[in-house]
Amino acid sequence: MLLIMQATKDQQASLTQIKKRSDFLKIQSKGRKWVSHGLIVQTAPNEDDIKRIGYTVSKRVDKSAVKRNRIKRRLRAVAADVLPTGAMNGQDYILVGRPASATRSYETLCEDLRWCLRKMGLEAKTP
RNA sequence: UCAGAAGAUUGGACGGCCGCUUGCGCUCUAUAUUUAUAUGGGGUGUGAGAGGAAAGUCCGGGCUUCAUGGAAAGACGGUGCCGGGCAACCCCCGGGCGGCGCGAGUCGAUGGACAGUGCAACAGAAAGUAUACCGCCGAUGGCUGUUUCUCUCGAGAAAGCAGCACAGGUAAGGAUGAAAGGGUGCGGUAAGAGCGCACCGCGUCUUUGGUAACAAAGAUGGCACGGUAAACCCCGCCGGAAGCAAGACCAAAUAGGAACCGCAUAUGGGCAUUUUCCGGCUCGUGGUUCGGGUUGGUCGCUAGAGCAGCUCAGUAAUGAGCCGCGCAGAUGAAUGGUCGUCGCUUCUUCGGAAGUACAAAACCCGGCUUAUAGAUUUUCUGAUAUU
RNA sequence: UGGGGUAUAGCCAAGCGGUAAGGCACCGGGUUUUGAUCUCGGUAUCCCUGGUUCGAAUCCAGGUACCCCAG
Repeated sequence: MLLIMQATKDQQASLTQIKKRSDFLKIQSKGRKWVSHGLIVQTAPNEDDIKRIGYTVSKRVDKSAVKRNRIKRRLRAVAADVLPTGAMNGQDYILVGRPASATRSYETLCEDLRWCLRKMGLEAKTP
């Protein structure tokens, strides 16, 4: 158990964040999208052999800044648990929040993300 | 006990696992060299890490830039009872006046309507220098008739009565309306009327109390002076504009341009907005076409009109003094994710179940406004019961 | 983050203190054998809550929703 945690932490270092608005727009227009109850995943391949990740929670999801921040933090926790071991390298991932992201239980939210990745054929085989 | 009024405080607690930002210490590593420091990247230990409204962005300041200092007037915008507080304020405290409430209290953009202009639909006789109309009266004058008297029997004169509504008097009444040019009562009159009187209201003057707003008392006038300024406006006071994505620095890259035309060439032009005056700075300027650039980092960035306690002054807002504290600084944006136990509230079939507010810093302060589950607490008012 | 704007019937909208115009759509009646056309009528919490005023869609204050601009 402890070894797995250690590996996870090393993998998380390879996750870099998408920060520029132009990158978000490029991925949204050229990439692929899969929708689940808890969240939406948008992906596009990149040149380097790393995983990049971004989060989008717009004002349309919820008016309250408190609830939007909570959704964003939950997505960040889910991504930190699932993506390092469960997704392929060389891809950009954007997680888009939905109203249900705040109320859905943590386990089902993780399952939603894995289901989206599996449907798009980007699931990495866990060793 | 019930029903209220005005404040004040607080805004769940503990633990396991996994994380984030940042200050400091230790340590590893890369680069630069003045071989011990600087900068960058990691590891580890330890400390700190959302609010009463952080919100709305409605006011007032600090700070920064606009090269730029002062004075006057105008425009535009804001503000408006009096006194005090504050760095300042559309803020706060106390008081006056008016509305509401049995009361504790509460609400009020609360200067000026003899500086001027405007507005009041519909209804109503009339909506503002009141009186045209209906109505009432017709005392007085006029006309007509009648009675009495005189008489030259034609008529005349005087007084009384009746009528007409011609001159005129009047504003009590006239269904309205938010508002009708003082109100109620008595007298008075031809009918009436502040025409007279009493009380109330209003204006003016004086005195007293109060720093003042204003209040009270007395005298006097005889009603003259209606409403609306969150209509224009007048008067007093205040205000240059834009905002930390302000702005400063570093690195990289690019450019320090070209052509044509017009004006001006220093007694001139420009320097934010309307004009003028004084002072200061700067030197070519305007248009069209072609060409080039529009990234990253650091600082600004948190010690400030700061917070807590005590004493003194003050009705209070607040001020003064003493003592203590060190308290977020992110930038696709940290301050958490998840699991468990316990509080609190409601429901309960007594096993439990559901809920646990509003709302998250973004340069920083002082206010205002709006949202807010619940909990604790102080003072006061009214009603009922008991003593 | 800062700056600015709009809200009137299902839709497009006029109105600037005194009865909420108009068009399209919808509903009902008439005309027609029936339908279209035509014709008559109906349909409004003036975004919400207070205030000023005799009276507010309009003036003032606070709030809500939506939209635009700078970068």
